Amino acid sequence: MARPGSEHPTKLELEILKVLWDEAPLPVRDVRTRLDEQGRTLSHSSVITMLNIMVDKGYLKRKKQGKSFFFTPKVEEDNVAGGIMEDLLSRVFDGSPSAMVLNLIETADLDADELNELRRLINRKAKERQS
Amino acid sequence: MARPGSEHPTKLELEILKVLWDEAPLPVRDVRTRLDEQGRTLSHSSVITMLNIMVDKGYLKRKKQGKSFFFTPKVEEDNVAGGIMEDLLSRVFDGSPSAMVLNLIETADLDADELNELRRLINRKAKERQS
DNA sequence: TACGATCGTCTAACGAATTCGATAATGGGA
DNA sequence: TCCCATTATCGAATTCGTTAGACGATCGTA
Repeated sequence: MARPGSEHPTKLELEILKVLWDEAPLPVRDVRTRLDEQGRTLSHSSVITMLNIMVDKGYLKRKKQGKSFFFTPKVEEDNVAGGIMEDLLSRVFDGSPSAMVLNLIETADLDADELNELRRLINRKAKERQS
Repeated sequence: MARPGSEHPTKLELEILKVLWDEAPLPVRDVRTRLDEQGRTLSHSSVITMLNIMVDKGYLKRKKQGKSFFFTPKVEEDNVAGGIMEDLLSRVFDGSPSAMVLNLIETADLDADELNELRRLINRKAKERQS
């Protein structure tokens, strides 16, 4: 009778994943420092708790290295982002990619350079599809 | 010491908003039926609870009509979707729209038609930008 | 070896999200 | 008018996400 757990990393989990995608393996202390630098100040034990939860969920693996544990991502950035995008695509835009992109274009008010960049991406993909 | 409330509609709230964006105003009973039809079976009181929460949050307004309340969205679909997209853009893709679109293209494995559709959107926007 | 610094486990706590039953109000028909 | 069906209110239960304190283990060093 309650809320089912999210199938994607939560907000905080994602912040931690980003730290570790950028550099891993890292010990708790370093993860904490990174989070702190980007404005996410947590107690040491909070960071450990989160990291252990994330190991349980399969997002990270940890290995004893000397005195302490070092954490490394077990999931890839593109896959995680893709999962979130897929979810949004279906839940918010009823599975219509163009509705999603249109919304992005309007919402983020892309400039000419960014539009060109998008065009390039699409052309590249289109060419790739033919092969 | 707890999780801050989401600034966007939650999963269930979004499902309800979609029902009402499609047709409004609707009484509780009808909202419930719609949800049921799309596989979201809830008790009558659960639906009322959610609707009232959403009124509190400012997502909906309600008006007495005869015997019962009728609910209508107070927020627009594009705005809500845009807010979610903005949030994702910054949190997942570090503010890079092309990274987001690239991920979408790869994840959803768009076909030629869909790619053309995207191209058209982009061209339209590019032209619009010049004026 | 005893102490302090470092690191980890366990557990508690709280708000948010979700779900619904018990209960009350209300309006229409027999 | 009185009862029933419909509707709304209230409060409680449960899980998730997040935060962190108390306490224990460990290791190097004075």
